[in-house]
Amino acid sequence: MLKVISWNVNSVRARADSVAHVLSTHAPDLLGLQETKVVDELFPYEQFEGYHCFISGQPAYNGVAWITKQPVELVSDTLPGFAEQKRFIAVKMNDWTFVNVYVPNGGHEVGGEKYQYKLKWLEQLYQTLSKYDLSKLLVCGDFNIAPTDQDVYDPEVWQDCVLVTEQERQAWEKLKSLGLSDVYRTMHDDLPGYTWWDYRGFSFRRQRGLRIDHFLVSDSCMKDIDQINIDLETRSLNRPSDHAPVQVLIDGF
Amino acid sequence: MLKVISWNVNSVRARADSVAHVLSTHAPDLLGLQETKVVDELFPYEQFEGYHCFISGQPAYNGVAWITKQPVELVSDTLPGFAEQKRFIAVKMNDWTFVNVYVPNGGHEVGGEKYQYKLKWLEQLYQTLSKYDLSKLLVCGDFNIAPTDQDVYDPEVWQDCVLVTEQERQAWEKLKSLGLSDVYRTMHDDLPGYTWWDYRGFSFRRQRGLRIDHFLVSDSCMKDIDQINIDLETRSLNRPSDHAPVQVLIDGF
DNA sequence: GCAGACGGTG
DNA sequence: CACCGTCTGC
Repeated sequence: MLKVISWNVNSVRARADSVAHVLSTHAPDLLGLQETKVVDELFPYEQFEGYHCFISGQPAYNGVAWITKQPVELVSDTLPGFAEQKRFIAVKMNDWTFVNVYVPNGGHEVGGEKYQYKLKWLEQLYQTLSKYDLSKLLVCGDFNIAPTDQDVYDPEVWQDCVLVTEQERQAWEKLKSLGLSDVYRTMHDDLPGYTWWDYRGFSFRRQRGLRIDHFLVSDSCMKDIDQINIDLETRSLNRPSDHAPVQVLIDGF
Repeated sequence: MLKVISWNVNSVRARADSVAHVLSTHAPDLLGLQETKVVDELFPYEQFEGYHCFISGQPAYNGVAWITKQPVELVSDTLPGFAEQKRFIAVKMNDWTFVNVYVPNGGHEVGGEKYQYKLKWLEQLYQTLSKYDLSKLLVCGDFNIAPTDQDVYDPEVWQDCVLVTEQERQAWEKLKSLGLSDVYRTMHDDLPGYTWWDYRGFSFRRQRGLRIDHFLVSDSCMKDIDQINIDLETRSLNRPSDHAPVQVLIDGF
């Protein structure tokens, strides 16, 4: 049994208590972090004693990391052609490839510069993943895409906004067309599964969220997924990240 | 028995945990705060439930407050002629006047503009106190003056620096000449009694401090002072103020 | 609403 | 070293 967690931590340094809580309550085999918001020289290794840290950081923004119980092999710490923003890290373990992504948010205006960057980034992600061994692949992270209106607390409010547009959803579907399954939606066709709640306006308390943090796994491996859980407790702690950790349990490791 | 604490809190909002610790361990009758660093509209009253708050704040810098168990009468929330910087608040209770001051730091250059402002401010403090009932007067706060070399961890390093110059020490002596006693030095002629340690260079751990936070009381009331303590524990907490609280116990209230 | 960066103060 | 306000990003 393998336990993998994906979590947009929104600053790994500002989240020391939450990190300790996640490690002590879940003790994951792999922990994929997004938005670490720290340069590599200042990465807080002391928060991850007993774990191996594979990091890809930059000043102030973005930054991803794989925290692992076992040593793993680093495959790549950047997305080819997009090295200036640290949003991608891939490692290998037991013939599996574990990819952790922080997809660009896309800015505010649909069609704007940041929106275009996001779409190009997703296209490059598709190209890059297509060259991996697609039979034993796990891709997790903050995709900044709510795949359908079921993943949005109020689709009318979000109509035509970045995170839910048709072009972003098509990019998501294109990733799945590589032979990857949306783990949460495959296992729960009846639940919203929100993973992110805006800090403003008591969004968490009111459960006004979006499902934008995802696990994709090779279609043929879906049968090995034991469960997927959204850790609402960590989102409810003091000074939380705006995202909840998402956890999958995989049989046969 | 009356318990009075004086504490340069170095931002009352950033010190919520320390404030809670001080209130729960000491439960003072009066708590004089300096460097609250908050405008009155944003004062965190919720940190002082069950207490009365008399505040005199401004944006970003300075700011003083009296936190009291019993309701008291506000005498003045500014030093006459120096209202632009909130460094003075005086209240009355049972015929006693309780004055809480945050004396200007004085800048870096002896003789500079900020140094002159400090000396003028101290002269105005002398004039103002001289009009109060000097027979039942307590003045506490951050005076930013180390009265003698006994109050300095390394007098040679501090030679001719702001906080220890002859002019500042004369201003201190002039205040005492109103008929006020330096409570700590009167009760402890054998201890340094440091109350402030620079954040830099592990000054607290190495006990490289200065005694600049003081209690002055009417000479005739010194006999009623039961004890004076410097709360080193609060200075040793996480994310502390650079000053320790100083506490006096007064008989006969 | 909460992050980090920056420039100013002590 | 650790506050503040201001700015920017999500």
